[in-house]
Amino acid sequence: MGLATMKEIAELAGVSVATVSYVLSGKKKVSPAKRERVLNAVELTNYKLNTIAKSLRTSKTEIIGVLVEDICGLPVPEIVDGINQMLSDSGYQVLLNNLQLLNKLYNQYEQLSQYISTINRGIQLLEDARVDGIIYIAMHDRRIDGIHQPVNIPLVFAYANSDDPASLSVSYDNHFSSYDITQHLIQLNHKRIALIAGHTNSSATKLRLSGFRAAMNEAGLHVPQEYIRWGDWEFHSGLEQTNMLLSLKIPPTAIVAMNDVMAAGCYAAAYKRKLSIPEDLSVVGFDNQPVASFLYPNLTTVALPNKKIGLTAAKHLLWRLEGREKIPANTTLPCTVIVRDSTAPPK
Amino acid sequence: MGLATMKEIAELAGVSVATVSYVLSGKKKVSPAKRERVLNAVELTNYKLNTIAKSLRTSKTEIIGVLVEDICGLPVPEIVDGINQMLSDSGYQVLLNNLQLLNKLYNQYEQLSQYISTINRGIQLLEDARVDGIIYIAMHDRRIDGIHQPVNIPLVFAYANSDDPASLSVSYDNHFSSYDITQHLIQLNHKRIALIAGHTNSSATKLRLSGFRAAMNEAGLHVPQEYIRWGDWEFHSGLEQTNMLLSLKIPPTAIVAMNDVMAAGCYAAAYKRKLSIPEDLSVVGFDNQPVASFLYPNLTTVALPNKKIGLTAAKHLLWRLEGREKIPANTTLPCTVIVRDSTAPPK
DNA sequence: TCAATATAACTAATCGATTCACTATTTACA
DNA sequence: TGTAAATAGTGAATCGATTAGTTATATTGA
Repeated sequence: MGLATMKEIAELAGVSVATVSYVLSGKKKVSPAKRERVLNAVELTNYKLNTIAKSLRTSKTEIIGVLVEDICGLPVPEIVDGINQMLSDSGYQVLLNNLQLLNKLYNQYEQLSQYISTINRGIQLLEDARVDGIIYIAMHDRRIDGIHQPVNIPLVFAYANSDDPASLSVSYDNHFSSYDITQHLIQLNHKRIALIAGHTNSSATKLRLSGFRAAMNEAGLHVPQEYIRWGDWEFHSGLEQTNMLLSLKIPPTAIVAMNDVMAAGCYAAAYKRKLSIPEDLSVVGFDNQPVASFLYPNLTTVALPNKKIGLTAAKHLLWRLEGREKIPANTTLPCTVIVRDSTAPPK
Repeated sequence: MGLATMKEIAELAGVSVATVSYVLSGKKKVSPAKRERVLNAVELTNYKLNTIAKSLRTSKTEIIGVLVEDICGLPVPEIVDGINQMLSDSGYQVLLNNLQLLNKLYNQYEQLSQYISTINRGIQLLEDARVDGIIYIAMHDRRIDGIHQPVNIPLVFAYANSDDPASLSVSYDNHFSSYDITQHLIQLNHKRIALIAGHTNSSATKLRLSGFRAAMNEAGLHVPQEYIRWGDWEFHSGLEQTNMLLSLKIPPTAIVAMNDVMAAGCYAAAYKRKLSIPEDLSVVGFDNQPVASFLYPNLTTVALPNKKIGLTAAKHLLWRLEGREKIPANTTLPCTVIVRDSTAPPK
């Protein structure tokens, strides 16, 4: 024996099902007397609206599908948090689909077609569940061409780059955050600033590189070719490339690492050579991962607006569902430089 | 104009809706001829079963609600990952509800009733969505008495302690993992081993303390009272308590920190005093957070079976849904000691 | 060959809401 | 006071599947 139904409430209150529905939805005026009786019956039986039946009738589920490349990717939980907050405030729920791509297709651009079809399968699954809208969270800002646009279900991309003006995407500003943190070092009077980059073909790498170059150019500072080192986002590349830099005839006085993990590698290299941070070497990172505040001295870095990306993506999706016309197609949110203890003027 | 319906497929294939349903579900035998015609029609119209209508009829949604205290809590994404993997393999989807408790009720045991009612609201929301089952993920192993058991919807607890034999819970073994990592130090021939504990009233703290004591007792090693330091799980308490320990007349040669973050604090304190890890001081942590492999030298720690907790919780829930009788009520999974470079024999 | 049985397919009730079209009642106004 | 307009309430169709109960057809064995 299941829960009470609207029919039972109607009988108990001595009204029609229609009236019960109108009381509960508030879509039509009902006299105070009958309204009272209905609400009493609801109270008495602990009645709960059957959302499934409602969905069937209205063909709206009030559920948003969230497709993530990997829930264990670092920025992802915060983005999901933002999405969840915005949506639940509007009465929507989140159906989560995790593709678990972290150890599978990570950075394997050659397997692009396999990657795209995995995503499309995920979208299909959410479509089958009849979600009202979909948010797709990429871990890195990738191209998303070739992704199947579901019919009648709006799709918003978080953390992905799309050139398609018809689709909505929300990301953050790689170029200017890199510009800003480089500026921070320049203002401290550093002249010899080196860079440890991420994967060559990542678009984050390209934009962070251009931001770095822009700041250096603007300050009239030369960047010797050997000051640009190529890493792979991982700890060991940070360590190795810092070793290279510190072995140069004229070593840099500051290093910009393109993420906090490689910056942790810088710390290890400096520690081995008995160099003090920031006295002998200033180091900055990117991403403001937890590790940044557990390194000693605490790492100066760039905080990404992850939660805000989630909030914004959800907001734009809700706007689209409401049929709003003017929605910015490609939103780029600013980042914040977090100054901690790993930077100081050069000796 | 929406998607095709079963009725349309039936007309197109020249059969009844019932036959279409039987072909698609495979619940009754259908002659090859008609089956073929149905499948062709499905192909042609790109028909997709309406799961909402199915749910209304069968009163099963094939959706599991996952209620999390905070998706941004460190072990949470991995647990969700495990749950999602197990469930999607069985054709279930995950409806996520994030309570965002991280900065609200964290460790405020005095606000217990508020905490419980927040959880109950979350459970209510999932009930309203007509989920087939619920998994509740606590961030720390808390008591869960007073949580509303939904009628007819099985509920499994991940990472929580329940004495109620009727409810299922899946957690990990705090006592023995602490015992094991203490043993690791003992085997390296350490005699003077100190402990930096977490919050006094946390049950994780109590169990990890008892495991530590058990190992020390068994080895006949005395633990002076000043070797047991009380922290609060955060970086600074690790730093401060290590300072206390290293200022003692007879300082320890090894420190067990009850989490990796406090262990990072130990590193900072050692670094300040120009002590080398592991030559001058061995340090171990708990939880195997990412920071453990970014500290230099890499931290020896205890890896929690987070993903497995998720997999197991989901498996037990599925068993319950299948009506299986024998399901272990309180499962405690073992942890693994990860030996890295922060431990060595004392000088 | 014919009744008995097995198989294939169909008809229609059902799940629990929403909402259009309609009736009954009240209110407004000339 | 009488008619038009506004308001409150109801009946019943509908959303798109599942499945019990029934009928039509094919198969079997005596």
